Formats: sequence, structure tokens, C-alpha cells
Amino acid sequence: MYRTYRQSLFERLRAVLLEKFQVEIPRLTVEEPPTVEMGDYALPIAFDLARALRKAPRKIAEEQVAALGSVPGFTGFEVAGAGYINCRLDRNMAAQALAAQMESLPQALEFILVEHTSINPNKAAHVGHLRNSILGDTLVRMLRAANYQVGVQNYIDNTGVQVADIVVGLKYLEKLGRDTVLLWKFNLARDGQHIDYACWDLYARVSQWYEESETEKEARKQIRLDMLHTIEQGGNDEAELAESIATAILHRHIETMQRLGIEYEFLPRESEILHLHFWDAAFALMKEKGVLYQETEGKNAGCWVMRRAGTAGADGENPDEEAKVIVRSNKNDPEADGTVTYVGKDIAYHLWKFNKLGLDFGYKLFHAYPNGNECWVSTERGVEPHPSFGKADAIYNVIDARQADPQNNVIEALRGMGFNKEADNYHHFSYEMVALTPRSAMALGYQISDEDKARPYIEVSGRKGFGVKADDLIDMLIRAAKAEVDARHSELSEDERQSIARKIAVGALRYYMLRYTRNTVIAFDFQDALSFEGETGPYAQYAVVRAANIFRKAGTTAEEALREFATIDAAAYFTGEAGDSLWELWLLASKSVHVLERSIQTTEPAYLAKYAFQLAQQFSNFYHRHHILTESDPTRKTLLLATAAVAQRELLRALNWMGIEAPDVM
RNA sequence: GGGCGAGUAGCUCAAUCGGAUAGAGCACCGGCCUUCUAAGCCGGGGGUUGUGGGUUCAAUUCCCGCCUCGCCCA
Repeated sequence: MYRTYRQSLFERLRAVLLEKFQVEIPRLTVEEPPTVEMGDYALPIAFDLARALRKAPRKIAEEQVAALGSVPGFTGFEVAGAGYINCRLDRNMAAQALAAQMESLPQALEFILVEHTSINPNKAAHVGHLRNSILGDTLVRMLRAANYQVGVQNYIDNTGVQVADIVVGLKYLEKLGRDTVLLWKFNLARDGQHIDYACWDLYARVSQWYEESETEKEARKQIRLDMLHTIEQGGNDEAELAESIATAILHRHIETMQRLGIEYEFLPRESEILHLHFWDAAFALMKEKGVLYQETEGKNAGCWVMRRAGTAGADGENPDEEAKVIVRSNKNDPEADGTVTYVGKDIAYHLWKFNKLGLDFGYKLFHAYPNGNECWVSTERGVEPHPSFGKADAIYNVIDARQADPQNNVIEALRGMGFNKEADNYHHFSYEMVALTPRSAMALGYQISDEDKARPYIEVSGRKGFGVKADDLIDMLIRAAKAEVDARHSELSEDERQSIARKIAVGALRYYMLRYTRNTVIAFDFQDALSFEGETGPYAQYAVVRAANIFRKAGTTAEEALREFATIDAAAYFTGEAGDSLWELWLLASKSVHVLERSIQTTEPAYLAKYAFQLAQQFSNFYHRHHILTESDPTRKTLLLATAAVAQRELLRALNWMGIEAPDVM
């Protein structure tokens, strides 16, 4: 509603400016007046034109108001302040329009591929991964709400150094082989332990083992490198072990994320990128397009390198020392000679995403969700038929800010190959890391140096086993929510209370991760994350529940309240101070799709989170101000019920776009 | 050394493409449960937006210098 009227206002003003002032404006700034009494939209256009037209802004604004005349849906325009044009909607008409139908965005044609989560399958997921997955899943939901076709995938680096570290740990620390590992897994299951948790500790121990002995350091580093190469090569016991561990941990990650309502459609794995020779095809293509060249001099002599984004490149005389190495050269270590870097493999993978590689994965089913959705995984020889993945028009890679450099290298490679459209539609959806407050780190039992205690946050580290595991946090949240529900709703069954607690926990966690803008480092704090008051998910859920209580006690439904509203004329109730405050809630409720659109344009889910909170806040205010059930004026009662219905409907939509469900009671 | 990001109330964060009186939450103080649920509402104190210049009708926002912190690359 808000978006639709905004659009028509823009069109009208553009036409008027062209006709009466001979000015063409590509974009129009539409703001909001400071208070709702002043109007619903504010146009600062007169300020922009003051210089060109050599007139005072107020004077221009007055002429424009005269030129605008009457616009459907608007009751008037007035000049305010130094030269703003404030626009007033016909409140009654707008409210009827909003009550009658939900606003939506036009059908989009693009197929958008979102990649998120991408956790190394060698340890349990932690809070940092949760931020990634929740941001990514919310982006997926927002794009789908905006009528895009969206694919979701989770990239699995199953042959990387982190998985190799676990295999080193099993072999050299736990002294396990291919067969005895099965027993180890069995014992874990018997003791009620999860493999991702066990590997969390093992990973920390291996990382320590590499460093702890000065005399063994070099030898152990070599063991690590050899293990990596053995696994990459495949067809041996170590690779089989790596595959078995990585797959088991991957299943755990899928389960963890499923608890938060996060699903994937496809899991492309690095092992297939290697074994299906994606790199060879990419290598040939890159050489053909002249993106890669073999350096003959300097420190990178013998390597295949690529000009780095933002640098001058080779000048014809000296080697480009800033160039990014894609294929390593190592005369001292023939094993390492010809090794493709991570960025190299990533380029091949992204050529596949845009259907530029001429190769495809094999596919097999990996996981079936309870709702019937399926998650597929890459494999060398897959099954037929299988769903189609890749062939994206645009992609969003949800990857933390520290990886901006490699991401830009991939984009630069695409551009260098002439895939400009693809490079333009490649979005690194970047976000800052989740760290721990010193207080939370100490609560977890870690020893903190005095220096670290003075910092606002401490970076988590998988190597040190320092961090908050995702499942632990979810368990804590559910316990905390359950205690509240138990205290309030003893009349409900255990199952019902558990289900409500789960929704509250998910709401709290998802909101917590979304409320911060992307480039803010989250200093994770248990006290904040476990809070259900103030600016939190449960606060917004509570507003929905309160609205539901009204309908239940009134013996009606939100839908019925909205149908009833169509039969009354509420114009008289939208005037005066009381009318302003009521209208303010309708106006805010009408902005949901506008906020959705803006959140997508700026790739900033935090706007949506902020909006949901504000809408809940306005509703709570309304709830206290008007006692609906005891309202004696029937027309007014109908209006108030419709107000609650519209606020609840739009709040539910906004929460749904963030993957937050509201319980029936709480 | 180069690149990116950040610095706003006691704390954690917002502030749309440069717009009207810089806003929320937490914490603190004071009110409100016989009413549709107090996971709530109302009120209060709290700010030289790191710092020095510049641009302009208007700067937290843009430009330049400096300081501090974080990350990435070499």
C-alpha cells in the first residue's frame, strides 16, 4: 500500500517537473515527515532545484504544490519547513485498501542462487556460523517473498586442510585406522556424544599438537601437508576416512540448522570439483581468455598467476609481484608442484554457477526434510532424474568480511574472461564476525588475559576450541524459554509447552543475529542473547499473541475483522490526536513490502528486523491505549479490531520473512 | 607498506541518496496488574556524533589531514 502510493506519487511528480519546470529527475528522494500529523511522505525536491532555478526553496515548493493539483489517494500537499513538500494520504481510503488486500511485489524473472553456511565439515557449528546461516536463510526468504526464483546451496570443503587435520588427529593422536574408526564412531553414539562435538575437541588438540614440540614441528607440518595431498588425490584409506567423517559431521550441521528452520537444496562438495575435473576445464578456459599467464621471473617464477583487482598488473619489464597465484610452482617439492590454490578452485566453481564451465556435477539425494523438501549432494556418478542446480542469473555468497579479497579475485577472474554480466551479478554478501565478550568467555570457563579483558570482544577460534557451539546455545535458549512458558502456562501439555519454547528460542536467536547491521562485529553476550525483553524476537512474537487473544476472546478472527471493516466508514475516527495515533499504526503496517524491497536493495536484513520491532512496539502501545473488548461504539470497535488485524497480519509477514514463527500462546 | 571496515548516551546498537528536534534497547530512577497476558505500557535523567579543517541552504552522513581499534593482503 505504502509502496504503491509512493510509486504513483513519484510518477506524478516526475511528470509535473518535466512539464512545468523542464527538469528531468532519474531518482526522487522520498522521505518521511518527522511526525504523522505533518503528513505521510516528504519531498525535499525543492532544495535540489533551488540552485538550478535560482529561486528560494520555499517558493519552488509552493509552485510545485500548485502544479501537482490533486492526486488520487492524496488529500493534499503543503509546504513545510524550509521547503519540504509534505503529502497527506486519504487515511480512510488507504486503510480500506490495506485491509482489503496484502501488497506484493511484481513477479521477477531472475533465478538467484544463494550460498550460505559453508562450514568446514570437521567440527561443530558455532555462533559465527549461526550468523552466516541466519543471514543467508533470511535473504532466501526475502527474495522468495519478493517473487524471485531462488536456489539455496551450502558449499562443502570436504577435502580441505581442516578435514585433513581431523584425519591426522585420528591417525596420530587417537591411533585409529580405517576400521577402528568405525568402533570409535560407535562408542561415541553409545555414550550419547555427537561426532561434531568430539571433533571440535580433537581439532583443538591437533592444532596444539602441530605447535607444541619445537623438534617435531617441521615433521608434523609435513604430515599435515601429506595428508592434505593424499585426501585430495582420493582412492585411498585416508580419503575414505575423511569422506566418512566429513559426511557424518555434515549430517550434524544439517540437523543443527534444521532446528532453526534452515534448509538447503544442494550441497556442492570440493571433492567433486576435483574429481570431475572442473579445474582442468576452468584452467583451459582461463588460459584461452588470457586471464592466467605463467610468470617467468621473481618470487612467483613458474607459477600461473592472475592480476589482482585494483592493481596495475605487469608493466612489461618487471614481474607483477602483487599478482595472485592460482597454480603453485615448487621445484623443491614436486608433490606440491602444480597445486591449485583455493581461489583457483573457487573460480571453476563459480563458472559452473553461471553455467560457463560446460560441466556438471553428478547428483544424489542426501537428506529428506520432514516437510517433504529434499537436499541433494554432489557425487561423481549421480542418479537420474535429478533437480537442476546452477545456471544462475545472479548469485549471493554469504561469506564473512575477512574473505573479501579472495571473493574479489573470483569476480575479477570472471570479468577478465569477459563475463561482465556475471561479474556484475556476483554479490559477496559480506558480514562481520561474531566474537565473544570477555564476560561470556569467562562464563564458558576460558582463561582470559588482562589485555583481553579490557577489549570489547575476543575473536573466537576453532583451532583453540574457543567459542560457543550452536547446539549448546539453542539448548540454552530452549531451556530458558521453557522455564518461562512452564511458569505461565501450567494448563498446557508438556509437548505444547516444549513446542512454544522452541519457537521462542528460535525467534530470540534469529532476531539477535539479524538486528545488527552486517558490518557490525557482534560481541556475543549470553545475557543479551538469552534476553526475551526489549528489542528481541519474543517481544515481537508477544505482540502477535496478544492480537490473537483479542480475536479469540471477541469470538472472531483477523480475517473476519477485516471483512467487517469494509462495511464501515471510519473516516471520522482518523482525525484529531487520537486519529493520528491510530493512523500511525496503519501507516507503519502498510510499509512492510516497502521495507522488504529496501532490505533486498541494500542487502540489509537488519532493516526488516528493526521494522518488525517498531511495528510490535506500536501495536503494544495501541494495545494499552485502547481496550477493544469493552468498546461500546460498534463502529469504533470494528475499526479497532481491524487495526489489530492489519498490524498482526503485517507483523506476521515480516517475522515470516525472517524465519520467525509466532506461537499461539506464550 | 598497501587495501577494507569501524569510532554516536554509562553499555549494546540505529539513523534511507546529505534533510526538519541524532533515535531505540539494556542499565538506572518514578508510576501502572480487579480490564484483551506486566515477555507489557507511561514518565525521567543522560550527546561537543574520536579529532582538526573543507564543501553547502543543510554534514553522524561527502572530501582532506591526524588519532585509536579490528580485519585482509604482502
